[in-house]
Amino acid sequence: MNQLKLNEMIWQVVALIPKGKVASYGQIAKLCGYPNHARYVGMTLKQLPDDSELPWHRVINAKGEIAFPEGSAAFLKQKTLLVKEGITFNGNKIKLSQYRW
DNA sequence: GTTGTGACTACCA
DNA sequence: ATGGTAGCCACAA
Repeated sequence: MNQLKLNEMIWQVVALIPKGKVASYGQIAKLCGYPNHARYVGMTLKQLPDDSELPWHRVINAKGEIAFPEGSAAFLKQKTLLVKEGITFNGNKIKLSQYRW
């Protein structure tokens, strides 16, 4: 199962996130079998093309916030996508009830 | 082989 | 409660 490279596993795990839910980087890294690789998850997602089908917007940090600085284009894009998916925001933070899946 | 980097997390003051 | 600092480890050059 772990023959794949981390980025491929990350793609798989992120793709499994149900609509209307979000997961933290650490959570994803853990599911991949690498509890301490939260950072690498971000690196991998960053390398994804913008037209990827991967729901990278459902991936947030452990605080329940989007990892980008507020006002950033990617931030706004992600937030918009999440809202469309039914995620509710409390300012820049996502409601914790939707944090896990 | 070493060095630098990072869309993070946990801990401590 | 908040803010800052250190640690983590895979990948690219």
